[in-house]
Amino acid sequence: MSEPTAESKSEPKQVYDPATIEPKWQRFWVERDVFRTPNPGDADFDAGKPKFYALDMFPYPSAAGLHVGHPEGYTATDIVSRYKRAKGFNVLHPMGWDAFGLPAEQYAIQTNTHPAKTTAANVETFRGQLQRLGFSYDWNREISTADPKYFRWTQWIWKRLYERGLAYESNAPVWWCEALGTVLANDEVINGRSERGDHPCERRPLRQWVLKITEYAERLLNDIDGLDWSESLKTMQREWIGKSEGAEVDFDVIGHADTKIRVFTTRPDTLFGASFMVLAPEHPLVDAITATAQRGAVDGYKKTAASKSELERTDLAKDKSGVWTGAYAQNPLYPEGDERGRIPVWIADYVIVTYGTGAIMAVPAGDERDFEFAQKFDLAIPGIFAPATGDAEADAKVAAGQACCTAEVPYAAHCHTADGSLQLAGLAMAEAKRKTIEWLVARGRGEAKVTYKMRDWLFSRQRYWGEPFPVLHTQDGVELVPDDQLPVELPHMDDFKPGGVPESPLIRAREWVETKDAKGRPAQREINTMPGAAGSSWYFLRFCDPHNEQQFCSKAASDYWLPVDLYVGGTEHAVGHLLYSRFWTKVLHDAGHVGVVEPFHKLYNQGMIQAFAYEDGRGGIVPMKDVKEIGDEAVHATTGESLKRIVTKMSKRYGNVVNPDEVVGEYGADTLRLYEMYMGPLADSKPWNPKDVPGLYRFLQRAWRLAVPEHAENGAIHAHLREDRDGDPALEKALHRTIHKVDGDIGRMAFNTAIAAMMIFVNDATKAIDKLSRGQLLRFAQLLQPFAPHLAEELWARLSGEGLLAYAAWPQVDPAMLVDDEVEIAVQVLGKVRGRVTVATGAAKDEVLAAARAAVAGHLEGKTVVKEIVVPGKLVNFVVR
RNA sequence: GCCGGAGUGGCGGAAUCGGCAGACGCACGGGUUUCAAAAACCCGCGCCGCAAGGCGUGCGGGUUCAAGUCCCGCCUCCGGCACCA
Repeated sequence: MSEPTAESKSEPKQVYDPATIEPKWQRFWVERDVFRTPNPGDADFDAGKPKFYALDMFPYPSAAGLHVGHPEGYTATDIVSRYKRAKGFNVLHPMGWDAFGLPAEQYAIQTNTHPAKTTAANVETFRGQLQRLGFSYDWNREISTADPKYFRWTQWIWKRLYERGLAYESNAPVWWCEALGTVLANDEVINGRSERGDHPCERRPLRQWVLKITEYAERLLNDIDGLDWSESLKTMQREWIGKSEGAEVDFDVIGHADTKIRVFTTRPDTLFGASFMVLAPEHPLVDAITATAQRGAVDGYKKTAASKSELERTDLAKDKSGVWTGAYAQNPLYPEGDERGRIPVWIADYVIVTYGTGAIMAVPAGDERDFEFAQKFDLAIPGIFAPATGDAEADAKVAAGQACCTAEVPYAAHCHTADGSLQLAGLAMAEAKRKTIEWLVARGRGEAKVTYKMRDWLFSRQRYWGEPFPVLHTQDGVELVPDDQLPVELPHMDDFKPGGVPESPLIRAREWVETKDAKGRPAQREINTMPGAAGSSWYFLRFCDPHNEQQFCSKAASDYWLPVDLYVGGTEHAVGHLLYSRFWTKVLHDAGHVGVVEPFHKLYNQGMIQAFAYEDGRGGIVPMKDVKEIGDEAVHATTGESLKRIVTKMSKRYGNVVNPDEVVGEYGADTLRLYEMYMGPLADSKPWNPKDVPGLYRFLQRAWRLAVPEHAENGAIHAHLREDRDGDPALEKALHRTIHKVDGDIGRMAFNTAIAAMMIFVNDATKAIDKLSRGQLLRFAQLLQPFAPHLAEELWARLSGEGLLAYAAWPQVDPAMLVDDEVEIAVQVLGKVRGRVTVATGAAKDEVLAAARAAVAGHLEGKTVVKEIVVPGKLVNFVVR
């Protein structure tokens, strides 16, 4: 680099220079604790203000540092936080670290660096990066889930779950990889092979901790209705919970006295059409009922099913498979000896052992899957419906059992029991279901039943870097570590390598594992650790009272701050994290520790920031280092082949990852914040376009020059801004309009259009710069503050605004300033704009029409006006003949 | 397959309740300034057409004085779920 020239040396101060402004204010905000938020009970707490809790999904502090996706949501909540502060709210806007997790442990295995050490270093990086973006977090409330002062309470909450019967041990299958000698998480296994190294993996049962989230299924489902979340997200949660209402029905197995098979069905009304039964291959009764002649086939099928991964078994368009057990079951609706009631029992892998009772009654006439199965294996398909849709051919097919019908149609006349105690013909579906269940209940053959797809939450991992369970195993069973001995900390270990057994590496920390219980008896510590979602299931509570050493969070603090008023994050947590957090909140509520039953009132999902990539003729993506961009065209740097631009995920492989630090280095944090908000609606996915970034920088420069002339000495502001005087009335109007627009846009999270409105104001003000007053510019700085806080605070200071802009009140809108004296009205003839007229606001209809007629006289000539439509203040439409 | 969401200039997007399609930004073109360049500023910029005018919000229909917006039928893309009885 050459020495700076004399010219560039004397340049500085007067040009907008984020590199000096931004660090200055960042230091100021941190050193003076500008964004510290007092809690109820603190000396400087103002109980007169309403509260607002704006929360980001806290990040996992990865070694890669922040990517441009993080600041998108963070900027949105920061804008709302700064806005709400200016509007007179007590704002809780915290940040912390989801610090337990696999990558740190992997890194530890590779480099022998303790996860605590790498995590601490990554946190430093993340905090620094976030502070360089000017977010108004209250850093006094910073928390880390891996901090013993934090996970002490994660353990404490877990104990409360245990005490309430919501935590239990179970033998659940885990992915075990022989070649790697370790247990893998679900997402590390692809098609039954390890992601790393592509080694075969198998499911092995292992003792695990499980949380009984299913006990809360109904409440988790019902309370979705009151949440201010997107419909699509609510739908995802509802479908995940997957409630089904129906009945369980008992079938006797013919020739096996005392053996009943219980099935679950949502269509008890189709019981007359049950022509076979299917058990999951793993169903416990399979062995007992299998006939000798079928034993070989059944065992073979079971073996094949067991070796298939869940993915293979539930594979899409795959053919149905199954084998007959040789047994028959008795349909309870038909008398013994009636051929229609004697149905074969099959096993097939399309029935899942963990759902319902793991057994179904197959009604091919009313269920597509059963129909397909019946056709493939040539099983009876008795018709049970008598549809009258008007399509005679289709109706006849359904009646004859040649087609499957899942819609609500009339039942066939023969759908009745021999003694007439149950008759379905003429009933609506709901009624038929009810009557059938009644009939079954009266005879002890079944009952109404509600089933959920959601399963209990597998709550342990065979890993080192997670929260230890506060649990001891003694000869008498499980014993909890007393509250006053929490936290149970991790032992120090130097070697995290998997030990070749399907257990956590903690098993090798002998001195830690072998301990004594409260009575001095030998005990072993639990070696499973908690999953990543443990700490994140309650962090929003800890933020309310982060330093409390007596409680996880005082009731007073959570009563004041909860629920979270605005929660912003990605859709990837649509079911996992959000469901777990709702579950823990409800449990803590039931235990009397938290007032609310739902933690997150309004939730907003930001879209993904994508990137451009270039595709060659064969549809392969060419890494950016091999792409040469010439104007609008792009070619392969070596072959010269012309390439097609596409939008895709940012990926290291494609070399199209944008590093926020580089953007900050070149244009400053305010430009980055503005650009990310200006790209498009927050909820949409949209591509990062480096060419667009300077546009936002230019906007900030223009805003800067409203105060500081381009060639000023020592950055002195315009002379006419040094004193107070009345601002230009036209600019005053424009300003009020802008405030009004920004107000509304922040309210609906439409930050892109709010910025557009401010751009319009800056353009207007630039054109009339000599008429701009100090008061007007101060108010504009307030408007800009949530979006570009550094520049706004600097402008405020240079214009000698009172106190700190961060504490200043939001500017007022005078409704009178939003109305004009005159409006321009479009004049249409037959719906096409043919002219325009300017009339006084609120002008009489006749007056408007007269002016409009005159404006389009040429188009009306020789025509008859048959209708006149006047939309006040907007348009006039003449319908002519 | 099922359930969501979306499709608007060369690009990102705007149009909040059925009322002037294309705000704002980028790119591009022209100009001012400059020895020159950058920066900055001004003007232009949906498509066809010299113009008058016509066409235009994925495609095809419909409702309406008026449709990007509402209704019916398709197509494409993105996200989620996926044999859940």
